[in-house]
Amino acid sequence: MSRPTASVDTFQAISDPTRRAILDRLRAGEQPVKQLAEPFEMSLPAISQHLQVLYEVGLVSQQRVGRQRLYRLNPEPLKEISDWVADYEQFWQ
Amino acid sequence: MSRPTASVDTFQAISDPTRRAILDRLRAGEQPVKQLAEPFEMSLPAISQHLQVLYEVGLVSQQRVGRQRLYRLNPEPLKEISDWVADYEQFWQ
DNA sequence: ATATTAGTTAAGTATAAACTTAAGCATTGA
DNA sequence: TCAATGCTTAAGTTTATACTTAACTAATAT
Repeated sequence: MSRPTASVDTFQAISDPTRRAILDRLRAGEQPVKQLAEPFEMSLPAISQHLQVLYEVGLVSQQRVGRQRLYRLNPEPLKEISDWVADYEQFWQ
Repeated sequence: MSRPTASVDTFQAISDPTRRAILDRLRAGEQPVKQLAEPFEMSLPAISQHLQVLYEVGLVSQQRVGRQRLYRLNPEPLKEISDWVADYEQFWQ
């Protein structure tokens, strides 16, 4: 028996609290990495890697502006989460 | 810098596709482990461990009936997911 | 009593995830 | 042109996760 090959999906992407916090911050509008990273007590590469994960599932897009890289929220993939959880809402109502 | 101590949360619990599938199955009503495990190509202990994770975050409850253990869906913790994702819905509308 | 069934617990393993520091690459500014 | 800034990429480490098989516990059936 083999485990499925690891590839990022949306559920996994949002399972990390730092990544959720990044998404939350991006709701204020697109921002460069340094600014996004500001409240987190971890290195910039760590944030960069989290952004990479979010990018891979399509939750963020980026745009180079000078030496900055502006990241922008791309919420569409969250529809999958929303749809999934919606099927359970009847159960707590 | 230290990482937060690992403790299961709802986002993490639903990040695993097998656990989501278990929850989906439980929507049909409470079921014993063997029956729940039936469609999955993995050992019973593996399923048992997934159920343990779901139990720890409160997504399932269990009841002994004879030598069976009936697991039941407990969807309330999914409210956290629903609430979180709801904050993003404005962005795709 | 003993065997069977239903499930958990224990112990071990492989892979993945989340970090770190160091090095590299553009872009801007002096 | 050289230094600084903004960020990524590379490489390595630690911890967590998802499994496995083997052993155990409890309840039922023979």
